[in-house]
Amino acid sequence: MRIITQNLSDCEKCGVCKMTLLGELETTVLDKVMKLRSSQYIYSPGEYLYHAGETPDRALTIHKGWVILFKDLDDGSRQILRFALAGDLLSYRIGLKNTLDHSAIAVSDVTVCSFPIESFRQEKSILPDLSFAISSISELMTAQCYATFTSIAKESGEAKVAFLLLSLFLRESEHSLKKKDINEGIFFPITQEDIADALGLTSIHVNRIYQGLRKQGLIECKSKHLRVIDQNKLAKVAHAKLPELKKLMIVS
Amino acid sequence: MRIITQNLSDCEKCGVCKMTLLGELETTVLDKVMKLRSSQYIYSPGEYLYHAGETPDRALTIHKGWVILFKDLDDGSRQILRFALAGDLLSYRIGLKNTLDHSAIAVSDVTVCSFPIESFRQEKSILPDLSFAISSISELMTAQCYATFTSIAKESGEAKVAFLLLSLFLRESEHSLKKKDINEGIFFPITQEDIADALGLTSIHVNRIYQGLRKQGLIECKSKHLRVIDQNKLAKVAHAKLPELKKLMIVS
DNA sequence: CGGGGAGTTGAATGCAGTCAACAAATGTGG
DNA sequence: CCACATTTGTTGACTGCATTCAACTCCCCG
Repeated sequence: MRIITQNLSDCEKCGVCKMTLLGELETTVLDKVMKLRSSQYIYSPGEYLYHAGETPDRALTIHKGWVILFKDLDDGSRQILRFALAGDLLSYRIGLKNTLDHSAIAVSDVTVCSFPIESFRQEKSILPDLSFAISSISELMTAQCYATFTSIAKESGEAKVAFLLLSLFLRESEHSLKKKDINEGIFFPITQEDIADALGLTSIHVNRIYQGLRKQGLIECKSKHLRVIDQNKLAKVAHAKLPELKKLMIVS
Repeated sequence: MRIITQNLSDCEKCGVCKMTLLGELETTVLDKVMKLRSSQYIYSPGEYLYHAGETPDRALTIHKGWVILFKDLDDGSRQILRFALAGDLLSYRIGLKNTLDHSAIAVSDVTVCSFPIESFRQEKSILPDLSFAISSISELMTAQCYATFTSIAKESGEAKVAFLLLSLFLRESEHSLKKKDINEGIFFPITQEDIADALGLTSIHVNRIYQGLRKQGLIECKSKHLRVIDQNKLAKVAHAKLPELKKLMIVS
């Protein structure tokens, strides 16, 4: 892990935050929030951003890369709660229970922006707007969480995998500015075992489902690379409606 | 459905809100919030509190009774997202997407307190505190949601059912003031099919799991009544730790 | 007393897990 | 730059949990 406190990449030009989580803040408020950023951190694959049980004193937004949020279970396995992508907000913990109940690990090279939580509370002028924004982010997280668990509870393995792959594809491709690039596929540093740990399947079964999806001509996947050939067909396999899924997964 | 706008039950004496969701607000703020309550609604079993697609203009807190939040799925079945009990906050929707993505139906006689959302925004003096409180409620909801879907994803049918029954038992028994009453069991207006719809099982299989739990001497259930005979043993079957589960399910 | 929802039982089917072995890809140190 | 170790992906055979379908009972409520 490497910390950068000087020559931070320029918030105005970055646009990652604007495109995603804090997008609904007014520009004036957003500027003030951005000025609260204290530093950036850089992580390599396998490094932890934080561990379960810690008390966070800073909020993190992902500038670049993929992060897995997960819980270790008693039987030695892990449950993946969420794949966090560029723009996502992590470890903010406003409420009572200010110890984290899960851990976060980088699965690619990751850069995050750090904001001291205390500065949020002190900067009174932005507090109402910011807390509203965070409320609505929390709402979106809850809605995504319910959608995920509906898929996990009710669907077949194939539908679950299709749902997750399509969700990740839509979220990641939002950051590819050129539309034609999306047809070439996205950066996808997630193993079949990660997918299994997220959906409660075995990696062996995920593998067989991947093969099925490939044979149907729905996806292509080389190493750390995913291409969705037909979004609509994949949505059908996932028993989801593409427009609704986009609305849920993409903030803009 | 019946609306009451006069002679509302006394907030000061009620304590339901204090025990649960809005408990962390300072007393002065809580008083102001309570004064914003415009009316109470009374529902009978089977009546809808709201339908998916509606745009809510009021937040609801449950004063008494059980409510099921669910989504209708394309295949005609439904996914239950949450069982809402006394003290829970419903349909608040602060953020962008102000149409509701799920429906709510009463499964017992239900009384709810209604707060015009607009009044939350106008009452500037309480706004930051309130939206922070709502954020932390959302955080708790998300944490509960993750715990639920971990159970659904990773556990056997028996563990899932045990986890859900114990969670509901803990939450409901929080409102029974006398401890000895809890040993007699709780009011439990939930059918086996409801449990099945919440966990993604068939009601037939839930029935067989119930029988197993009864034979092990863990639970007793007559009509609309549930008694948990040994919380610790049931927690073990659920692969959960009782203290942690209590922390997650009970705010106080 | 009769109807309908909720709960119960049995038998047959099938999806996903388990175990074991192997192949391919990736990364590391000499 | 090659050799080796480790991780990731792939295949096959067997097992078992949960579903499906159908019939039936019980209980509550009007």
